[in-house]
Amino acid sequence: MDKASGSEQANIYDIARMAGVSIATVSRVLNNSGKVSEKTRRKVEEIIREIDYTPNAFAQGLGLNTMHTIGILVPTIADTYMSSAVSYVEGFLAREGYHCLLSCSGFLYEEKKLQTEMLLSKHIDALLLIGSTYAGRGEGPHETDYIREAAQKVPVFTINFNIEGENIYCTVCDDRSAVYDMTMRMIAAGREKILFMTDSKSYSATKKLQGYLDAVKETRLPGGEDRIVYVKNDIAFVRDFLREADLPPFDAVISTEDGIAIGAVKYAAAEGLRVPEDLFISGYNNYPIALACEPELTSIDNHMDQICRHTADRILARLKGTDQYMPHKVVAPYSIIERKTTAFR
Amino acid sequence: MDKASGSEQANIYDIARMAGVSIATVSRVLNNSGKVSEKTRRKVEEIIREIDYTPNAFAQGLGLNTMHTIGILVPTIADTYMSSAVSYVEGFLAREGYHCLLSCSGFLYEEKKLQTEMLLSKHIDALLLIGSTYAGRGEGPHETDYIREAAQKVPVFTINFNIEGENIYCTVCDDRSAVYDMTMRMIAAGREKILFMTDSKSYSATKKLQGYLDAVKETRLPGGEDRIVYVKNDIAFVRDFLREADLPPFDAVISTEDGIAIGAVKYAAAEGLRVPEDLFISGYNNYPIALACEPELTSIDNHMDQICRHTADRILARLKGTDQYMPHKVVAPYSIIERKTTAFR
DNA sequence: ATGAAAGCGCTAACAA
DNA sequence: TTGTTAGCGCTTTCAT
Repeated sequence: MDKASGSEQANIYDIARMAGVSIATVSRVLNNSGKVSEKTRRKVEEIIREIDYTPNAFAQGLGLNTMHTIGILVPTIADTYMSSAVSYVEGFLAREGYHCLLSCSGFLYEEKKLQTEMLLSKHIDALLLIGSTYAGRGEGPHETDYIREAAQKVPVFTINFNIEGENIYCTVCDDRSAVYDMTMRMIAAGREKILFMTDSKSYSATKKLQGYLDAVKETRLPGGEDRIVYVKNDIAFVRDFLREADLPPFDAVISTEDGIAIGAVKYAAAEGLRVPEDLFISGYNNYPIALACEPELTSIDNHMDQICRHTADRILARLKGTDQYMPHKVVAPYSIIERKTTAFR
Repeated sequence: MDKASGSEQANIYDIARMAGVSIATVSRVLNNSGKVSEKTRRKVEEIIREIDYTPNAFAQGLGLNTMHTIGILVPTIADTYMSSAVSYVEGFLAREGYHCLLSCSGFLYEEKKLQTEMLLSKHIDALLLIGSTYAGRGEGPHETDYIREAAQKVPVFTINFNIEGENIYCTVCDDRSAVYDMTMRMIAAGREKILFMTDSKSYSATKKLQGYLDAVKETRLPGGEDRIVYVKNDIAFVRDFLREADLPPFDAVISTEDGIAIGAVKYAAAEGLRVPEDLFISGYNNYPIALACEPELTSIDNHMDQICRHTADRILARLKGTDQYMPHKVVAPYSIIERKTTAFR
């Protein structure tokens, strides 16, 4: 029985033998490299098709020193933000022949570091980190040293946070300005007691808080410690929290997550408050749940498609060496999507 | 300058030389295989740590014929169902040292087939297909032949659909029974004019429809053609559709997606109908939006965690050869989660 | 245009 | 316990 039709996967030697040429020639037609006569090429291609030959990816990888894979690390993919980002990036990269090795690290330092190393050990061409959790807690550079170490082996790209380092390229959102704008619009619409709700002290959440603080300070409105509240990003939790917690009076809620904002909407419904008449509410990220909410939720859209298209372009440019100068950090635009939970002027 | 500290990645020969042993010994301590004296092992491990050596994954793959990667194909990861499934599966597999190569195919036949082949060409250890879109449209086996072909190279696993074939292992949900039960509960609660809404004719949607049909037929209730409606899975679309379409009167809506159900909730709000008094509504999948909805949505939960845990176990058993007998098809349990959009007895 | 042969970095069978 | 060596399947340089 011919090897080609046996259970073993055929290799380049089989093809060469069957076509009556050398493996070098087969390799040439496989990769469209070097000169091959039309006749020989056809002959080889026919055999390849006939026995449905596929080159061994590992051997190819060994020889070329790449398997055209990008490692993507997210805290969890079961989150609209991450899954939407991965969806876009994967699409753009696949189009150019790059595949994605996906890993979920959770939010713990040890695991983030470990998964980064696991990804690296698979000999990826580049590493993409999505989510500001990877920026650490602001306790110092040691928190992110493992990322800089990774950058010594492959180019590292980030979405939604910035970290300094050679061979690291970041795309961040202007979270501060987004929340600043949102706060200012609420103030312009007459709100004076604005609550800021968040579930995190991440790089991103910190910038959002800053936007809020800048706005209230600038307008000399109350917005101190007691109007900044930390909660779980859970609708029912937030609803109950707002009913039970001992908070100063408020006529607006700005939150760093749509889920938190919806909790506020539920709270309003439970308390018989009218939205937006009695209470303005805004979310962040403009997830599908913003539309499921009743009334529909005002939110901030970070244009994930653009961020990802841009990040993918940078990855590809870097890998193909077509990049001239690549800025370390790029800031993406945002939009405030006003719906029914606010009434701006 | 020593190669180990140069820019080139060190290899096993460098380690061997520096430790004064042979590459075989280094390989042994790397893989914990064969006998190595404690002293030698320590020496080698020290060098490895010192120069931060990582074995070349491609070479390792070539030798072992595996890189411990599982290919996962989904129509899109920007969908709660898929991202939640991938999240669970990835977690279970990573724990056992397997990584995930993720690909998004969309819903078109050509692309599904192409992406399957791309994944295969990366020499994955197993292929996992998630989503009943891969079951085809029931137009014949040719629609899924590419899956059976894939199964000739690697074991294929599926979630949420069944297809016959050697080396294919499926985990399906009992969608028919779930919808049958839901329908029966509505009927038991006095509803007699039930609308069935779906956005698909997939394997899964077809089974759901069957559950509805079985229930209305059994109870001799109206449930013919004119009460089966196809819509887009889009909240606003469904809301408007229900307001404008020429439908027979209905006092309940059963839908195959939470998004559709929420559209019905929005419709009720727009028409001034009380839910559940005037209209029962049920969704499917129990996504987070079911809780964002007002009133909170009754839905069917397919226990994705269990499905994925089980699928991951089967994949691992198959790859490690620890499987005795592996059933081709397994049916997963479901639960009806009653919330505020229905009032069962 | 084609072929011979030397890697790529690792595993594992076989010797010692 | 350790070392030698032959693959694994491909790419690519250098002859021809």
